[in-house]
Amino acid sequence: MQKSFPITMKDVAELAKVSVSTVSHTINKTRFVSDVTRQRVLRAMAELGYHPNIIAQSLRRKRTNTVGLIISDITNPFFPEVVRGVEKQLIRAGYSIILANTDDDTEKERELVTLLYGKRVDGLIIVPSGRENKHIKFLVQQNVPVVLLDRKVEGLEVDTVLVDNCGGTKRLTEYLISLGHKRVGIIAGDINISTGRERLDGYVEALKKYSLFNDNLVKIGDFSQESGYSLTLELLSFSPPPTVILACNNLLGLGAMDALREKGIQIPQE
Amino acid sequence: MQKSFPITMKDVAELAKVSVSTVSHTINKTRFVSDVTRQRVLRAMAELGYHPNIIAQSLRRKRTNTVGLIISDITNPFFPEVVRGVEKQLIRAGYSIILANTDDDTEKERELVTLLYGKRVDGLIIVPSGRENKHIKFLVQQNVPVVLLDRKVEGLEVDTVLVDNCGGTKRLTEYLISLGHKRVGIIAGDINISTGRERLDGYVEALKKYSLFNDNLVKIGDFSQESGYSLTLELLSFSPPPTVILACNNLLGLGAMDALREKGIQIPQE
DNA sequence: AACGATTGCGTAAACGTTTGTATAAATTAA
DNA sequence: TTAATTTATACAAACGTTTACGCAATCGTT
Repeated sequence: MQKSFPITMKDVAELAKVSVSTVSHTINKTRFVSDVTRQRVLRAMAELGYHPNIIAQSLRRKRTNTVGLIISDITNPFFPEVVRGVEKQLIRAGYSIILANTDDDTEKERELVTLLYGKRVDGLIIVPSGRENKHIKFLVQQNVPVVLLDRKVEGLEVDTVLVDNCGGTKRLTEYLISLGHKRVGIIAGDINISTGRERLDGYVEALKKYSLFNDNLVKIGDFSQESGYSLTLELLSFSPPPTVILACNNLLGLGAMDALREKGIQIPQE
Repeated sequence: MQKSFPITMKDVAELAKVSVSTVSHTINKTRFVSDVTRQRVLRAMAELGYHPNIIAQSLRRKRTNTVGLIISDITNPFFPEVVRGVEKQLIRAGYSIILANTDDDTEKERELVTLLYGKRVDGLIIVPSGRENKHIKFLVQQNVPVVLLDRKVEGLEVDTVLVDNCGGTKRLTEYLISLGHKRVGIIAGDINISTGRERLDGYVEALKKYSLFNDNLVKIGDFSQESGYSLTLELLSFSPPPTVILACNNLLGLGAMDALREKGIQIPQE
């Protein structure tokens, strides 16, 4: 017989003729409860259809079992995998995820961070959108565990998970050179973002090493598909055009492919 | 001067020499507060770096400004768009989103639903994973607003947002026939899911209309890429093979493309 | 039979807000 | 001058849990 609206421990306690503390303790196995009362409590819970109010729990326990996941845009094909991976691990550990997108807008990021701090998430995973870090420092100072993903923010002593942008791009570029390419073009992303800077740096380093560096083959934009498209057209209009184009992330890559397809150029370029 | 750990309204009240209720009222503009005290309160808040505890708010206000979004798998290219769209609207309205994936596992879905009910989300958006609906009925009965996405669950009187699976697939199939295709193959998804069923129905309807229906050209699996791959191989091994293959969702389509590429067949098929 | 130890549970205070009720001070009306 | 009204704030209860403390009943010991 479901009572009107959410059933509380009080309701259960009354039906089972025990105190609320006993209900709490039998649920959480946090102190001994005799068999008979435990049965009474369990029966009452079942009968009423009791579901604990996790908000109240969170307030009292001072933990929400929730973490924030702030990315730049779930629509960017790189992120679903990330989100899924994070979710898999966290759900196993009993956490829920509050997901939010910043579109690489630092202001949005700041707002989201304070919102999620207000919601007292137990931790925050962020793909930082810029070099700004006051809001992140604040979190650290409030003892909120923070993990930075994919990009690095300088002057910040927090865990950061990132791919080896610089080394990776450098090795890739050297590989392209070793294939015989003399004119390697690059379409780089936003160089205010560490990922963007480091990848570009890796590229430059490799080319300078073989004295193949050419300013005209470097195009800088942001990490969008449109950017990839237009920068690729620019590169192609240069003469002689590059023999290979390096796209600094997957969206840029897609944009580049659009442009190349339009020009009737075969795709097997990286 | 930041006090030890989270600053509460009490701290602000003490510094401003007013009561907590006054602090609350000045923050929420929920009753008149004289200019001078308001200034005092605001200054105290700023000085202490006060951030409201949204958990406590939620408990008291009985709303969390959070909605649950339960999808089957963010990694399925269909969903990022959906998630983004939902997020955009909801964040504008002041809500956060708790995201969770079910992998189309009804048991996981049930668990997530009760978890999120416990977290007292203000609403739940679900891409239902099966025909099971007891847990969803429960939500409705508890007055939790529920929206079903993309798929329908029978015997349920809740808002459902879905594409016109049946009509759409039927029209598409007719179009293919009009192009001259006589042997139209289909790789369908899980027909326990309304999307899957309805699309298959649309296909069957169209072919029967032109008396082109052929049992051997219908392959049923689930909505995964592997499924698309293997079913396509099966279709191709039939003789004569279909002249066109209809993939019932994007993952199946990708799998099909894998198979076709492997067989050296040109792609422009839908 | 009296006493300490143990067993099983209830009472009440917290967590940080919001909000109904109450109350001083200041103002107006008489 | 006093009563009635308004203005600005404080007090305290509630939201649904968890948990420190305490107390009665039972038990075993002498």
